[in-house]
Amino acid sequence: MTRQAGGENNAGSAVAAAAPDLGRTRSRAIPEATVGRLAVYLRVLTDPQAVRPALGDRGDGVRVVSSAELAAAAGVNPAGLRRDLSFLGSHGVRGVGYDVDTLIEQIQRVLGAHHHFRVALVGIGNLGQALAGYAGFGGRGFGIGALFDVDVEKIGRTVAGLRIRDLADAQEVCPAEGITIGVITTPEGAAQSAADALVTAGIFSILNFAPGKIVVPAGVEVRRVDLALELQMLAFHETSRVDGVVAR
Amino acid sequence: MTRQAGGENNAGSAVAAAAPDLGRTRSRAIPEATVGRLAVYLRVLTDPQAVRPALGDRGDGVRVVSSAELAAAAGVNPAGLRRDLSFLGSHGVRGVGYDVDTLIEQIQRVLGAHHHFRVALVGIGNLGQALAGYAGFGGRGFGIGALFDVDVEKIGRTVAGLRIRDLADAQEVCPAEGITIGVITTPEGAAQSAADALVTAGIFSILNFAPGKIVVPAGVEVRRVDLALELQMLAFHETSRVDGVVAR
DNA sequence: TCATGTGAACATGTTCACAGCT
DNA sequence: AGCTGTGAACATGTTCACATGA
Repeated sequence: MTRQAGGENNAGSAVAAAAPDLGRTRSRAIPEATVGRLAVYLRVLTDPQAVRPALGDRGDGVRVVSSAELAAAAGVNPAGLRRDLSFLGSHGVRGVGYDVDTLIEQIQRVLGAHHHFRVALVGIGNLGQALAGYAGFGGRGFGIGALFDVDVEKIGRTVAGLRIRDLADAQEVCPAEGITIGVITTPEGAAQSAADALVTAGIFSILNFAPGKIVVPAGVEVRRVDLALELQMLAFHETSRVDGVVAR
Repeated sequence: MTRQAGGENNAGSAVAAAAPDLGRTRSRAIPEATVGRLAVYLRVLTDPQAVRPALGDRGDGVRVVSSAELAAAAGVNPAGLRRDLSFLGSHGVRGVGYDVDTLIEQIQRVLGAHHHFRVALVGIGNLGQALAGYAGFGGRGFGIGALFDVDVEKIGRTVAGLRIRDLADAQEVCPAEGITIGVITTPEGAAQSAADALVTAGIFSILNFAPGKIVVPAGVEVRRVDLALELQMLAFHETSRVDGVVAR
């Protein structure tokens, strides 16, 4: 985990694949690890300056990429990449590779990346403000739909063009604004009540930056990003490295 | 599965380019997943208001905790917790549980949490500034030792009490300040050169917030936190949820 | 009695190697 | 010839169940 993934953080089971319309799609469940990598492939494929000679561009209009090329660009093993793509029902062409545009289309379909998702930020401190202004969010199909806090000092102020609203109003604001994803950037002690408010507002997908665990009903997906934990894993690496390299 | 109580992170999860573990510690090599959870246990054990009646506190001065209690507080499986602790060479007492203070001491030892680590931030934009002021960093044995950027507009300005310095000076600044961990919060395009500068400055542990992969020499550990990727995995969840529950 | 520590079953994820298709 | 798709081996991680020992 990434494992990122700490204390059971972001490890998980396969999830039912979106089962779209067109004839040939067998809806196997897509493993979580594969979903994460599909997002990476999509970024590489759609990045204009992805790889030196615009990825897989041949002279004619058709862009084709081999698993070896794309794997190198994404930093993964080619066989694993082919396995990942096989979950798309994708048809690469043997001896040739994958049609880039088709690939983009198919990955976008299963990831829901042709939708636009609106996100609510709860807890507008340092981190919340940074995320509100973070280009990486708006840039890839996600937009900030609302900012919430419980601090009366903050409510009403404007950050990144949005007025901070009372978390107590989430239940009205989120449905009205079409918000489906919540991001918690509160201090640790406020995270659970933030989650409760989001769940009450009909949110089923939460990204939690607060340390500690939050409890949510079944069916609500929580992904955790624990910055202190990432540092601690690096500290472990430093400790091992020094202990191992220097005298023992 | 509901992450968090159920976590890719980052790990899980994500596609971090890291050198294979050259198992280093005196006893057994500690699995990465276990390291992440040990950090979580440590947080729970040292949190003053961790669990209802201060964790495992009996009337006398000795605090004892069972795997079941601690596992519940940390949101993990008790058997897995016991296996994790077995890597410490820890000796719980059968029929009783674990001595809390001993446990804290042992986890701190393997994580290097009794050291203080100094961190350099590279790329002082929105996110970098937020992290510079983030309490969660200084709070757990990590301190910001330097801020770097390449933008002459930013160099010399002060953020969170530290003057932003030229990344070109990293090679002198990092050793002088005792910095051993680097955090990259640059835009995507600048991440590789940021990593190069850190490596040249003698840094072996890097936390990378920029999307895309960075290439580092063997022996340098890179952990990646990809915010857009986390959102995309939630978007996949939303897509599956909606497609699965609503009419098809 | 009761909770630890761990063998063994299970689940997930990664990589190899090659058959099979274009 | 060359690259995909996938069975099978391998690696890692999780959970069960119970023998063991305080």
